[in-house]
Amino acid sequence: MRIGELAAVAGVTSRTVRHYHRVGLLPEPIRRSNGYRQYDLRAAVELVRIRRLTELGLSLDEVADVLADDEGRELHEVLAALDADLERQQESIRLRRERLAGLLEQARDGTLPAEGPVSAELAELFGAMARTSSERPGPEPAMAAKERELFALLEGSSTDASGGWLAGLVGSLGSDPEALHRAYDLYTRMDELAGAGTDDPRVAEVAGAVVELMPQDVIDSMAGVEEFDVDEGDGFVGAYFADLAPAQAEAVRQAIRLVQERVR
Amino acid sequence: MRIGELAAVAGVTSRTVRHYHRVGLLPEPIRRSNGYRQYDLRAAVELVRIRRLTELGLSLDEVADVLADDEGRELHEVLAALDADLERQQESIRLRRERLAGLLEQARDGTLPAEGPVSAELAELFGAMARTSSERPGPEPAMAAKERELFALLEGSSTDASGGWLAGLVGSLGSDPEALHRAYDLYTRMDELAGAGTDDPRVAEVAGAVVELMPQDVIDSMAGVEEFDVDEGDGFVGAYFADLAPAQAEAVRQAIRLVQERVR
DNA sequence: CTTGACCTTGTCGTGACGTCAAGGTTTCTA
DNA sequence: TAGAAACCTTGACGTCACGACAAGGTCAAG
Repeated sequence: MRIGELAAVAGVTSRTVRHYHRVGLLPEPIRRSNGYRQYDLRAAVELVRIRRLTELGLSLDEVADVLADDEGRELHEVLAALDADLERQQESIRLRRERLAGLLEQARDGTLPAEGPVSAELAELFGAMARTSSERPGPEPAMAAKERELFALLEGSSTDASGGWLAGLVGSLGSDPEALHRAYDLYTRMDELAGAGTDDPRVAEVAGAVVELMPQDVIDSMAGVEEFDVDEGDGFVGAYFADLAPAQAEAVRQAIRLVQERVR
Repeated sequence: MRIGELAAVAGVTSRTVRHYHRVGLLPEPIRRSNGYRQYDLRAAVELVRIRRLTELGLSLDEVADVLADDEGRELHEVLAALDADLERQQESIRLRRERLAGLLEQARDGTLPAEGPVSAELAELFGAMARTSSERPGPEPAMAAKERELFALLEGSSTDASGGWLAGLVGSLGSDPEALHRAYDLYTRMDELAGAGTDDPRVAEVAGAVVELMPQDVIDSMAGVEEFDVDEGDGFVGAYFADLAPAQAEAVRQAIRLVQERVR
């Protein structure tokens, strides 16, 4: 047999057979005078055996191990390990499809937020925010959009923030239309701080109102907030404040300090 | 933020962020005077968005498409396509695990043949052959082992042989201990032909006995065997005959010719 | 004599990064 | 104040199982 026929018998390509030669999985056969490889039946038997193992999902290295060893025990172990691995893959795919199903449903409802695929709870809140905004006159405050981005970011990030209080805040805002209206009032007042100085009297007013809006249980769940350094200049926190106008940043800083005092 | 902190926020490595820069998925940020990349909040938002999509299983190209397009429809399509793909993967893994379960059971029974993982039917036949061999005096005929290799090869190959008659032959031999004993008589007689000439009178005798052993329905299922050229020198068939002693090959050739006449 | 179907070796590409290497910078600690 | 630890930079190679291509040589049929 020449390489093409051998490959056809085993249901692979010639390239695959040559690859097996290079990695030492299949021995190079003798050559005819013209340089063509000349295979015997033994080669076909070996190749089919290799193919059956790879079709199960074994890597070429694993196949080499199985074929090298005095088979009987090694094969069983490898198969068991492979099965365990496939089980993990199944589970991982199942979870992803579960998430996907939720997102696809949101897409059908038209409630899939532009911020990207987020959790169902966050999508619920974003939907409520869209409804709230449409019930109020004028365009949506820019601060509301920023808040959505921040929430989406925190939820997908591995900071401790996502631990507990974020979920609580999202839940209470998402389920309480009146609270959302009050939040939108605050977003509007925040927007108005855009051009103000950090010593503007409205800064402290807004900071106080923000804390007033937070339910007690959310504040309780923020234990550990005391270690939060609002004056950190360089890192993630600094980048967050740099994203705001000076007076807005100052208002947020003051609000956080108020929460820190409350928790203490 | 520097790259390490950005990466930590999103739960990826710095290398991943740099990779996204190179493929254009995330824009290169400004540099500090020392050459370090300096990220703002916007970058974190984008990176987390990218990560959420990749975690669902989208490729970086698909993520780029989703982020580039005026999102809302594209995303839905990509997610639906992804879900369909995951479903296919699930099915494929399910099938492989099903095969694996059979093999693992064989391994527990100790009936996993050394020829490698084969179908349950073939494993059954090989087990029956092992039992038959142990019931008879002397070592197993070499021809029996060759036949096993050939069956394993044909079953895993994409030749038309595996179409119908092989399964019939395997089934009838595997379920009929007496037939297997007759087959072992023939294997022994085949072995005895190893050093004989092609004109030995035993050649024709064995060929006739082989055909006698084949059930009529198996012969019936071999329609098309007429086109089989037993004198083909070079290909798979030639390699098969080359694997046998001359008189053995001649006996097989004559047996095939007898079947061809029967079918006609 | 050409056409087409084979064969040869060698090299690059795939996807999403991991892992050095060989340096420069910043920050913490003794 | 020195040095170590922990950052950062670019660049290049490795992963895995081949597919695709290049640039040829070989062989049988029309």
